[in-house]
Amino acid sequence: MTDHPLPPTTDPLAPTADPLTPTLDSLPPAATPRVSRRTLATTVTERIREGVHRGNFPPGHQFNEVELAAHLGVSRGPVRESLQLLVHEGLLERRPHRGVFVPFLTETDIVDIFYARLALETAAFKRVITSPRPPGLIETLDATVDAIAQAAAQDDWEAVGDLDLRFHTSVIEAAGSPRLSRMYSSLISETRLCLNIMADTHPARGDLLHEHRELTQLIAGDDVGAAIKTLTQHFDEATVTLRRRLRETQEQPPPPQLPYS
Amino acid sequence: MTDHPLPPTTDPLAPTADPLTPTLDSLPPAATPRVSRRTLATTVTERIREGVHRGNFPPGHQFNEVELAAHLGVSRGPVRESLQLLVHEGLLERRPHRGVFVPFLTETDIVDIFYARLALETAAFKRVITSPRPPGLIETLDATVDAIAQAAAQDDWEAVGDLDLRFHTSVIEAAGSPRLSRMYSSLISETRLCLNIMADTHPARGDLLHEHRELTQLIAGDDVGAAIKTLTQHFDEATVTLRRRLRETQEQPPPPQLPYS
DNA sequence: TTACAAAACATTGTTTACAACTCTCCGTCG
DNA sequence: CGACGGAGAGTTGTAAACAATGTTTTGTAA
Repeated sequence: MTDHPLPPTTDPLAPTADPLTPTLDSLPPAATPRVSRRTLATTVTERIREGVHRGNFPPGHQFNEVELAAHLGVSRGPVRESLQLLVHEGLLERRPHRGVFVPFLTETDIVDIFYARLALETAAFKRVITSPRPPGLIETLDATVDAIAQAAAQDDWEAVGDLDLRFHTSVIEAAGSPRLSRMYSSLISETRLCLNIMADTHPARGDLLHEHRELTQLIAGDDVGAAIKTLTQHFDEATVTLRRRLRETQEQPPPPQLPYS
Repeated sequence: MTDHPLPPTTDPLAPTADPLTPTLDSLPPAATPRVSRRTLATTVTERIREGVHRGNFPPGHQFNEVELAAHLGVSRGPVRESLQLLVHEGLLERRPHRGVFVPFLTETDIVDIFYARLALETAAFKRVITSPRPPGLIETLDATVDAIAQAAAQDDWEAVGDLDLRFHTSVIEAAGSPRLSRMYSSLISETRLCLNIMADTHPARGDLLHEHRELTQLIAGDDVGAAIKTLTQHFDEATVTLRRRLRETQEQPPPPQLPYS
């Protein structure tokens, strides 16, 4: 089933070098006695989600439960829970009695994802602009835009993508609605999936920087209509770009499947 | 733990009298060989969700996994999966290593639920009005409003509530966005929870009927601004009513816990 | 009587084993 | 040669046992 067409380079499920999140590899000894509010399934979920976000698993890839469990050093129970969560989140796709797969995103999906994001962000924009803004929001957005400029100057398009998503997430969070945030995080997850489907290098649009600066100014202002109009255009252009990117990508054969460790 | 202050009246997890959904009670024999795309967890999820929607479990109620499993005639596996799904859906609340509970909804929650619903419906209204409407939409909405009138005339407020939710769900579906629909269904779930928290009888607002007629006409028209304005007022009034209702309800002692079968 | 502590209990989290389903491969029949 | 059918392997779905955590109770001492 899983032949190894590529030399095993890196572990697609390797956690980020974040000392705060205990690695699963160091689990067999009681490595997580700290605030045991963390459950195995939680950690596994983050590992898998991270891996998918990084694009380590191509569209159509099937997650084998026993394989995953063995690789992560846990049993199938937590793995199943994690997969179910990610499915419900929309990041993965389940076919009953068949398995869990990385979905093939279509142009329709891309349009829908950005349509749904626009729906939520429009509401957030409206509330953030008309209500007293949470302190520090504008500064946070400005800082993010600066970071985008810096990353773009270094041709680090992966960072640009992350910062782009962070910008929009900040606005959503500023709306102060737990449910809006919850729903948006799912959409962000799917957006990352979108970005990964594209070519390995994502030469982002050049005007992306300018657009975010403009959005920040509009959020700092009080013209809701103008802000939403610009936001809509911003999403329209992103959608167009992604659709073209997807079409270009699909014209080339899909990359071979990445094996575990 | 679970004493029985009330005589066991009806099974809080009893399925609706729908012959299409096979009951779990008839499971031990192979009662579901039909299109086995249904998994046990799916059925269990629907059963529990139905029970919570009907208000069979008071706020704060803890779902005991073994008890549930025994009552439904399945093992803890599917039950755990179901509970996790409902938690992720927002209908239930999980406290790690403690259990899954029916949440206590606060005024803040009510406001947030309707804020999020408004966000999604605003987008749906915009699209439905400005794009070619799916055929039969207006007729469906009209029929639903008629049904509301009929149910209200019979003082069947539970039906009124259901039809109200169906009306709004129809509009969302008409937008044709899988993700909008997915997110909205969670919010509808939580809205039902809201309604159940209220007194047993829900004497709905009298102008609810008129408002839905007006909304239908606006959807049939082409004035997006007017439609959204009316929609916003509709939600504002619903929120105010529910908040008052909640406050009234909380002034009285909560009803005793309902036992199983 | 009250406050603290330890042990017993109850419940969830995890692992392991078993059953059912789906897909693939191969043989046979038309 | 192609199509149908069945056996086999592999995977997911389910069940039951084990471990760990949280809660309650009970006893003791201040």
